[in-house]
Amino acid sequence: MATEPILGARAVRTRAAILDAAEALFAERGFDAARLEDVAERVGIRRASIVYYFKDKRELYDVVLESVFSGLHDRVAAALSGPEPLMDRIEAGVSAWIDYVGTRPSIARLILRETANATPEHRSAVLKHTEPFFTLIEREVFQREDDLPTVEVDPVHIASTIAGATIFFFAAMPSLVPELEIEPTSAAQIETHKQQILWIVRRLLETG
Amino acid sequence: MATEPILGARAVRTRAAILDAAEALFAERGFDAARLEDVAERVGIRRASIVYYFKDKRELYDVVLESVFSGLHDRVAAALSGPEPLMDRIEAGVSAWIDYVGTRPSIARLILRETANATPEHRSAVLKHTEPFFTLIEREVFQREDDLPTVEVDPVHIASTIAGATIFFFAAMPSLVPELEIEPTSAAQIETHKQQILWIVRRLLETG
DNA sequence: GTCTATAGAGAGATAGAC
DNA sequence: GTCTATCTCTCTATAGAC
Repeated sequence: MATEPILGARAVRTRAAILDAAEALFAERGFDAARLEDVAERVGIRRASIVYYFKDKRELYDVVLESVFSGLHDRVAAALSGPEPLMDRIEAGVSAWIDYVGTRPSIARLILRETANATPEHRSAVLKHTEPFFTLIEREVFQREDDLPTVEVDPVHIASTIAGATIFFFAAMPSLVPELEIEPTSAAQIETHKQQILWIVRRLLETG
Repeated sequence: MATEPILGARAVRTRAAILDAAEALFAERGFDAARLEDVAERVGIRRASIVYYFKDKRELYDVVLESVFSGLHDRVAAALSGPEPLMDRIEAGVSAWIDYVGTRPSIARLILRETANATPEHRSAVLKHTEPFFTLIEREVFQREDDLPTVEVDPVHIASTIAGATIFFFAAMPSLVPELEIEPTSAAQIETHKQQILWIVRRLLETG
């Protein structure tokens, strides 16, 4: 941070283009299989030029993750932090989650890959980005006890189910069932998925 | 197949050990990051010896996938094919699915990685293993119309939700929420997950 | 069957010109 | 800022001894 170069208008655009291309390629192929050669090609520059902006491949990847997860966190946080009753805020949070994943196709895959890589040993990489969500939920859901419903089901299980179902639907189903022509970015399909998940959420959190 | 060597008892054991080690390593690190060096080390042989059993890395990987998916398919098929009423068979199928994924930790990760890799272009790798499931469901659920309930929700969505939630719970949650000490192979936790998912399935398929 | 030794390809990192 | 050229490392694949 301290010694980063000040970038001109063109450089800012190049940097953004590199991040876009890298996000797409890391999502499509994973960290190892994605080649900097291909990132450069999509941007229209040479591989060596990437290092002017990012020290190495790993740093590029980390910045991609950073941008993906921070955009997500901000939206979910906004939805959960309002003054509304708990159930409304939860539904808004789930909606925000689904909208975000549905609109930005690479995210689902990146998360899929990141979670597949997470191990008890190298926990740092993913946890850095997922922990803020648990902090957020802890603060906005469990700490604001005033309207907390007495739910019997395990909240972690609920979160896991919602997260898993959404990611899987957008990342895996399109290629797993090509004949259904699932188009993750289609507004109609995002809406359908959202309604189904929200329905499940209501059922799961229903008291009595 | 035609020119495969006849293996002695020791060789059969070595081959099985290679497959086990490879399954674990491919699951933990993915195809590219998993090194044959490490596979060999776990087995207690040298890297070059692996080629006596498997032509190259890719073939080894394919055989691993083969064994993982075929074991799964057989169990789900057995559960779905009985003479019982549809809902019972569906519940049995879901149970079989969860038991299988819960008992064999590498599977969830392998599926996670495979689905992340699936693209409309290179569809072959995964579809080869997932298509039999759709055929199976088509035959055992939709073709046996006699007791088919009039469900309003999209069956693909249901399948996606169940699959995604299960895989995510077993593959991702343990490392994402280490403080919860989720132990995928714990019989009690498998059972808990199963009950939650079955509950969701019943709700989703409830008529009226 | 399993080994040692080596070849060969791929891809990231680095130096320095422009 | 972006390029060309090169270095180096890693890991797979192959050849052939035992």
